[in-house]
Amino acid sequence: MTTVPDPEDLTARARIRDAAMRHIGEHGFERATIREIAEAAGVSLGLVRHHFGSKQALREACDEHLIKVIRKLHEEAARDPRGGLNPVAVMGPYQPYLARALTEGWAAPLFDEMVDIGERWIAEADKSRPEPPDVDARSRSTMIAAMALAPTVLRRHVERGLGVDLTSPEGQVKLMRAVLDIYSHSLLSPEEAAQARKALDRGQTT
Amino acid sequence: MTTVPDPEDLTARARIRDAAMRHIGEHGFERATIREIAEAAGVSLGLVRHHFGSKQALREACDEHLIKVIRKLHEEAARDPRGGLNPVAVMGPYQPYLARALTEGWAAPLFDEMVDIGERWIAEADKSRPEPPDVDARSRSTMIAAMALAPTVLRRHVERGLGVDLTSPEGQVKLMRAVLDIYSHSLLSPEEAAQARKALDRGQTT
DNA sequence: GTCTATATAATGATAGAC
DNA sequence: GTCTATCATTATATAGAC
Repeated sequence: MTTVPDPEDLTARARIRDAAMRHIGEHGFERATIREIAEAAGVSLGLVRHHFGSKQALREACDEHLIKVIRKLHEEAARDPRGGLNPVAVMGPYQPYLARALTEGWAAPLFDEMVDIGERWIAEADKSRPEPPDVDARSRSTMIAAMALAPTVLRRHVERGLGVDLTSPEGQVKLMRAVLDIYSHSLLSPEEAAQARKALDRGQTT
Repeated sequence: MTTVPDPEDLTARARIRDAAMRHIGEHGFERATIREIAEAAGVSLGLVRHHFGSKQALREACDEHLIKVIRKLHEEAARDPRGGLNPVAVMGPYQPYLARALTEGWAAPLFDEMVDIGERWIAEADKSRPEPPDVDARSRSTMIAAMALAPTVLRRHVERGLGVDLTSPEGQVKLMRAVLDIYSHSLLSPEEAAQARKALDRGQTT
């Protein structure tokens, strides 16, 4: 489990960065102020500037740290790819920041890395697939990555729908149960899918 | 198809509202300024205030309009539920605003309405399902709604992964093909799902 | 490394004329 | 209904002392 070190143990620089990730995760980059971040970290406004220079640079430092955390999680998950189906469970306190990074548009390398990993997994699975896939592995990996990240970026809505707190163990269990049920039951039969494909071929995009 | 009326034909109030939806969709609520919105609509800052009173109220007017548009689309899609699998194709120019509304946290009723609609559809499908579902229909509907909205809220990333513009007809076809393939092929076998469920029962949340 | 104080720019809100 | 001009606030960036 990803445990967060005691704030007292961290350098001021690390405390500021963690406070920034929390505040940006909660309020978004625009609404998060370096004043409040400084206060939450227990330092002055001037010290934030001393360490990071600007609000932009502070955000980039947060991004670098997020990537470092995710790389480590990816390596841990490499042995058990099913863990990757549930980024919510595994991202811990960095999950809100990840959601902001994805939706506010500065996390492209992160998303692409998830697609890379999934693509290899899918290419492997394709070898034992009876009929040839209709679309390339990268496109499917992209869609699966997007679907897997949906609970992260739409967390508030998913929590309301499931009636649980997704940061709680019970919430994560309920989420996983729902995901398992959906992933193990096709939403469309092969016949329905074939019919829909035909409609696409005829040029009906709706 | 949802065609946008010629801007010249609209009242100033409607032009301002449409410009606001475009700007908020593109930059987010915080970064969108009423000055730029006014300029895009071809009116003065004062007129925006005259019609809407405040930036908040302008956003609420945009929300109301979005709901109206979506209600209409829902009614059209009621006869063909498969269309609902692809909100990107159908939302047209309002899609970026919808994404902001969902991720910046003020579109709860909209999401819940999607869940409602899906829930009825799932409850119907459950009647002809061999084994009993592991989780309630609402939870599954919530997850499916979130997954269906993933291309909308993660549009930029999905476009990069698919290598297409999702607002283009070709982009929508490619998206639909990928979705159809995934929805008609279980990502997990019943055995894998059962195994994962057992792990959850044993208390392993990762 | 850490702080306080100040400068500057942007933006939402307001007032009032036409 | 529509405009221009102005106010007040807020937040980032900067300077400089300890």
